[in-house]
Amino acid sequence: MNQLKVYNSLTRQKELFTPITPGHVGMYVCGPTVSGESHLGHARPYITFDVINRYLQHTGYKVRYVRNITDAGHFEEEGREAVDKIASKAILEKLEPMELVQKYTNLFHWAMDQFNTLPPSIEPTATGHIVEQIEMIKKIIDAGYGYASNGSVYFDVKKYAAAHDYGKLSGRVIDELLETTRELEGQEEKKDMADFALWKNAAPEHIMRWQSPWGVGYPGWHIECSAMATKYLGAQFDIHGGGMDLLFPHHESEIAQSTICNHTAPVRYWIHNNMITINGRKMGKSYNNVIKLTELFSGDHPILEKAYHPMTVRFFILQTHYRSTLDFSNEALQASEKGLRRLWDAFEHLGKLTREGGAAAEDPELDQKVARLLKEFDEFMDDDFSTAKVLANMFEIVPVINSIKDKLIPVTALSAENFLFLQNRFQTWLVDIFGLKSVSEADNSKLQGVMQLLIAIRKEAKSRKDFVTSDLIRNQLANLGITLKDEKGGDMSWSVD
RNA sequence: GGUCCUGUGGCCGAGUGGCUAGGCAGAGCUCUGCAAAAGCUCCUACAGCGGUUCGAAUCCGCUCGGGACCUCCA
Repeated sequence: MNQLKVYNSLTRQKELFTPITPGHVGMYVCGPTVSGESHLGHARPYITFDVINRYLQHTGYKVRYVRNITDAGHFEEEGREAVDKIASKAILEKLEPMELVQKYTNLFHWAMDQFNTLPPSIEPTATGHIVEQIEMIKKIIDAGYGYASNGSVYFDVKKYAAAHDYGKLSGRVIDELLETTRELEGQEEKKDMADFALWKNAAPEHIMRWQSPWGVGYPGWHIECSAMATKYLGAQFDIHGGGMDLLFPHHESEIAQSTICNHTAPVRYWIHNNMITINGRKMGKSYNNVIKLTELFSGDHPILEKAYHPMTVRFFILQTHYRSTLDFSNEALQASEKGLRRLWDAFEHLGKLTREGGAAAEDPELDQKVARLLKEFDEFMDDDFSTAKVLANMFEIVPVINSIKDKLIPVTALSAENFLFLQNRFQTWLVDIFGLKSVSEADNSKLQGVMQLLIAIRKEAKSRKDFVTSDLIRNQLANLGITLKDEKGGDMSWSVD
């Protein structure tokens, strides 16, 4: 049946996707750290994997989609001291750590809703799985790959690398890793520079803290994903996703931990999305070039020329392959905005069209072309999720739809079967798979009633060639941000800007 | 410094060795009371230099430019 091929970061090539359990897919995606607001860069993985999730479901898989919330503090170097990201922010904002985490979790969920992403099947939190993480660390110690040191626990990378391929995923060379010199807090506790923390001893002022066999502390930053993925998806599961910047050390470490614990490589297919850049540079806190999602939607940011609708952003992301970098600019976003509008208008017109007459295609050549363009959707998507190519095909069909609408070509140019296929495909792909929705706020029933009334008055005025009145209505509406368009054949359509 | 990725027309971006996506912007025309849409047409690019090949944007090498990771990071 389907021949889905995905690019596997682990093997660096496209592979035929075959799930462990036929008909079912287990997918884990690294979720947000809720110590602050999400920015445009964060939107990419969640939209990318939302479409992957939707497509897998569309092709008949039952998907268990797990996306975590990282709400336990990890390390961040701020100034000289290594401080807990969440704890320090909490002091600044005078909020309880969990209050802060709740606030940003809510904000994240709000943004995901704006983007029309489907919620994951399970959204586990790190703080809710401290016990599982401790158990996993114990297992790693028992297996001889973890050691306690001064209340912290580290993973013995050198020992692991002796018998396993540490660095396979990220292309890292272990010997080079071992000689990396870096002045990081806690480094003297490690046997080796390359070792990473499984558990960290908490200083007295550290607010987020839990009791453990090694003293009071908090989990290291790779263990949560290993623990939660194992718990909800099993020792080995199908897909693990996330940003390319997580390849090393996060995902590499995840593999090491899980492999020791579960005696198997945890993931069959590693899928990584590329970064969103701004002026050619990755958007990230350390580069000081982030545009928060709230700013993006409101336009309230110095480099934004205007506000951008969440659907514009979603469409912008889908117009590029997920493994390519995507450069942000006002020009690019505005191009997407206009493109989406044109595509969506055509889609809405298409939904209102009906086909009568003989079932055969009166323009076989066009009919075949459209059929071909439509059939290619699956082909493109099965080729490592080429959403951009599907959209390109849709745009090739747009003039056909508009021409039918404007009666430049008869609806019977296409066969009855193909016309129905066209309608179904656009609905399924645009709405169900790409998760796009109308950007119009015109779904207020009272407004619709008022508009029907104004349109009736304007039609009447036009029929009397009373252009003063008809122009008045249209111009005043334009001032209010409502565009009224005269369609061919005397009808009028309207949209809210 | 190490590992890896990348360089496409005014801008954004697809591109599996041959048949040269798509969007946005721009130009012209058509439709139209006007406007806006829409339709048609035009603008044919692959950083540079070599090489492989009947044929390269696509493969190889070198040069130059950009980026990611090596540290928290989507």
